[in-house]
Amino acid sequence: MPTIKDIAKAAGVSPASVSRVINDGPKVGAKTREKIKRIMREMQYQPNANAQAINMQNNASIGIVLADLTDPLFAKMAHGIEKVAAQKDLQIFLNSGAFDRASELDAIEVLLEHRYKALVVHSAMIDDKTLIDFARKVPGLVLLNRHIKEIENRCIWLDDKLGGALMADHIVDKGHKKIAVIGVDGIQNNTRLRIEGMKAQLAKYPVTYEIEMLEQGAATYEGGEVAVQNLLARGVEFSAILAYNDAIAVGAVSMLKAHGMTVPDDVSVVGFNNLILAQCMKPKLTTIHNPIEEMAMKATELALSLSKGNGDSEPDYVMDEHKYSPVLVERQSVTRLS
Amino acid sequence: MPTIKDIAKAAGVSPASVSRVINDGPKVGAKTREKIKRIMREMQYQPNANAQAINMQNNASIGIVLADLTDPLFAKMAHGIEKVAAQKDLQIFLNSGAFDRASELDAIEVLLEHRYKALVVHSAMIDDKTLIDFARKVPGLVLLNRHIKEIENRCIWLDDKLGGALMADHIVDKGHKKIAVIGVDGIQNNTRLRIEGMKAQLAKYPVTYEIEMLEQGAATYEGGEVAVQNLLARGVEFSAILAYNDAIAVGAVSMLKAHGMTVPDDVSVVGFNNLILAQCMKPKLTTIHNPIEEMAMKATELALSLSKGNGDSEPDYVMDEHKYSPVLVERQSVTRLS
DNA sequence: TTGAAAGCGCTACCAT
DNA sequence: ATGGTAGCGCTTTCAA
Repeated sequence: MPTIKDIAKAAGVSPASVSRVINDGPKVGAKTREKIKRIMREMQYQPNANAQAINMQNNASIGIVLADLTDPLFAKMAHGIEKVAAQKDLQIFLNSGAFDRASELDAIEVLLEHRYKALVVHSAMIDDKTLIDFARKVPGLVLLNRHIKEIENRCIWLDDKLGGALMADHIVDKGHKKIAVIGVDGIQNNTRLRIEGMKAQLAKYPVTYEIEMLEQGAATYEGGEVAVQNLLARGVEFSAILAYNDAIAVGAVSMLKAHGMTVPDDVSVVGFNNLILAQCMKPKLTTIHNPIEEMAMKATELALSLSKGNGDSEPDYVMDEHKYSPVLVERQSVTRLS
Repeated sequence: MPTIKDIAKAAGVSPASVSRVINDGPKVGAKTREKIKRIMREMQYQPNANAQAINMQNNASIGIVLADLTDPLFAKMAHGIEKVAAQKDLQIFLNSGAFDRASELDAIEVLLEHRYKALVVHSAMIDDKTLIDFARKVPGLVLLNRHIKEIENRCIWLDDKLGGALMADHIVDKGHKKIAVIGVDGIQNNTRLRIEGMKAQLAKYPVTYEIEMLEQGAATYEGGEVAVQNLLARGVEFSAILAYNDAIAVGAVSMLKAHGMTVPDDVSVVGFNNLILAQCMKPKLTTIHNPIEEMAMKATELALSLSKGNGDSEPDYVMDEHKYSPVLVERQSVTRLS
């Protein structure tokens, strides 16, 4: 693998000139430039990005940490990030963290060791404090899909309370009074926030509502099945289910059918995220749209612009640009109760 | 950001000793080692991976190129690669190529410039010749989900002909004679291979079958809808649809319903890949299981072991370990014709 | 066990 | 417009 010196020698010029050509720098004569270019091509020269990085004291690409790639929601994040990277002609380096704390930490560390300056991290398992430390240390680090009060100017997150309120409002509008919620636990407590939002919203109505909370581990199709199974086993009464995400909702629908109940006639179901799955379902799923792709794009832009600064002064910010709002998408899985 | 020199100075030792500690090398006294470690911690030392890489002449992590992250099938690849990386305690760097030739090429180049030695690339848009050149130049490069004859010992692929045969066999077993195929075009021609497989299989039966091929761009839910729309508009007769993937199959089912036909009573549908989607569907989708995750794991191991060698001699290989077989998964979307 | 010093491939400053 | 060269942060002989 030829180095800059080899090229220089072969072209009869100095390494400095070759470097200039590589970086499209000025101060190189036209013929010299052409000659060097030709030789580089002939010798299949490939710059060593590591050597470049060590000199430039930084790494221009964008570093990304994603908690899990197999979740389509997260895949959407990756896509959003890619979009702005492509448009700015930057590369992204993605390090995924298999959904456990240690590997998420590892992923961040490795990116830092490679001196990536702009970092978009979607962490599901790392605690607030650790992330705050990271954020303070690394000016170009932005947290995606997470809200930490102390560094909220470095976060891009979804308004989960509003999401909960939206769900509650819709279901109450339709005349439901007995509501079951399928959530998931996790460090982020999205579920708790959504339930807060629901309760706050419900409190505005004159009637009393029963919210039956069912914690449940997996945010998956199977998780939805199990949750409904449990609800039924416990003899809980409900006419509507508010699910943590679309996959759970679909699993719930399936298990309800298995028990001879149809959706929405016997039970109404609302999902969350509005993934493609929600549209494919029968019945089409009423759900809450999650603008995660926009959020990812915003986070990337933020990380990029923050990484340019020196990190001395935290930038001003308007919360509205950091907190994104979910939107209700009404389809066919909720019925009106007479 | 402290360097190795800063640590050395603070600890009153030479940079060499610090380096030894960093790399868990021998020849360092116990107390010296402890002291250096303490200082590193105190000063929050973080090794510069770029500097390390430039010395070691290589990059230990695994480089990955994926054509598209938003397709769940590809997300599964990423997951498989991750699994073996984690188990070997290696990092992965993923560069995704937005499904166009230029950015796929770019992704590979960048990884090479960073001197990654083990490369798993899933390219959908780059031509054979270019990939062959890459493979010859980079000993640790492995092609995932692609078969190029000239370098098949460097490829991990699915037996598409067998996939087609499986589909055909099943549908014929069930008494169908008029078959519509929804494919997608692309550089890889999976579709063509599958159709070859179908025809070869069909030829073994005494009856004549009609295969109606419908090319179609998008391998998505919407693509499936459009394809069925077109089939119907063209007045094609069919009792079964063989789809390129599960998403298309689901879209097809939806559009059939929209035209008042039910699956499987009026039309049978077979998908491909066996993603979670196939199980969530009503009716549950009969499909072809694609062992992509195993394939990804295998590809990663191969890349890793190849990158260890000097590249002088192409390793022996047994084709069976490179060509993976799809498997029919019978569910509820195919009916028996009387 | 430790340290001095020569690179790794490249950039950028200072001369020419 | 060009070349010489001193680093960038680290690893790795080779001596001590």
